[in-house]
Amino acid sequence: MSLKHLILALVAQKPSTGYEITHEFDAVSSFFWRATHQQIYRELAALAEDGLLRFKAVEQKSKPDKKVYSITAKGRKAFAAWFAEAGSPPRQTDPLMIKFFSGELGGIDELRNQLRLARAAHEARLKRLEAVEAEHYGEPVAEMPRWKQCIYLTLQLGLARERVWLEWADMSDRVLAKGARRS
Amino acid sequence: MSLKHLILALVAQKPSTGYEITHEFDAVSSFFWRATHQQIYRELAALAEDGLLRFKAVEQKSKPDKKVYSITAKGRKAFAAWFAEAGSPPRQTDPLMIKFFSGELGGIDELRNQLRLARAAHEARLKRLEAVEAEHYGEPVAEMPRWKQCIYLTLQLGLARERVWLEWADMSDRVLAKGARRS
DNA sequence: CCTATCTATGCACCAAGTTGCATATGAACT
DNA sequence: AGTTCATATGCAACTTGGTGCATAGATAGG
Repeated sequence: MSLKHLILALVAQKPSTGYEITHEFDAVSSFFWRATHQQIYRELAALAEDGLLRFKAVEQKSKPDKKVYSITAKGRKAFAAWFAEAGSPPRQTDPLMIKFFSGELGGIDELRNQLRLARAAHEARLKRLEAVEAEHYGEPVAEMPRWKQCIYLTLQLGLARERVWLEWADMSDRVLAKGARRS
Repeated sequence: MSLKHLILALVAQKPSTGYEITHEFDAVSSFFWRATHQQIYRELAALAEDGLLRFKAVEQKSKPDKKVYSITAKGRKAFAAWFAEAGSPPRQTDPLMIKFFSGELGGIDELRNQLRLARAAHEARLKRLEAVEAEHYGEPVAEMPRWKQCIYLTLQLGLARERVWLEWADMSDRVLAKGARRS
């Protein structure tokens, strides 16, 4: 289960609160993950219960109290063990593919409409990723520190995926449009 | 929930048993979906309970009895309604990206090892998809019937994704290797 | 006053996915 | 006989993701 390990990694980099992690996810989720605050708090509690994290309660003025989590040695070990495991193939599912699979049943015109809607969403996502790249990754990769290179590479995969999706979408629309003219 | 709709689509194309659907998934999952027989039977029962499918029990000789499901008018309506809905962005998560994100913590050598393992899996998947293409989609797309074009397009996206992933993997390995030589 | 936003945390329930286990018959192989 | 595979169906428990709702204090705006 990978949310657990992403949280361990974040806390290992810097002791953090659930609130901070939630906000980090709002940024990171642009690339490669998504989690709600409910999930994050739930997981933090479980990790602390299992001894992989510990927390210190901190009182604040004019703000609610907060819990700052840090990683334990047991947590570091668990992370390293997971890191060295061979992963299993990620689940890659997209309901739009069901719509394509059942395109004749649902209707080709509606399918093309669905494709247009999805295309707009993917374009918006590509623009967001490009904005992140422009804002944070202006220097040549060879000049980036190691940690930054690694993150940069996750961004590059996100960008490449969006671009290939858009190319595929345009090709699909051409294929479907040709048939439409014929009938 | 999309498994439900994929099942509706399959049953709409041809009345089917849970066993047949499970086997269809084993093939379809190569492209774009995955489901266990437990899920499928669970969903079939729910769809029948809700009146979207009906079934006829059939006795067989030297084989267990089977249930052949077919779609009801209510099921067709539900499918059409879903088909016309704007979908939400698919969840795209890959634990390998967490490993990249936390590459310095986990170790660059191990990260490159993980990349190699993943690369082998993606290459195998690409070969499988290419074999499907060669076996079933030899003719030009313009000559395919409409239903076949739609399925062909799902395959093309699968192929394009795998290819772009492999390009990204090779680029990433080069970036990580350069740093390795430097340190 | 009310509403909205921010900081900060959390309970509860449901949905969807995963895994283990099960029944039963028949055929083929060791 | 036991094992394996195929046909065919299904229960149960747990995990992981999603959604709704909640508490509490402070600040700003209508």
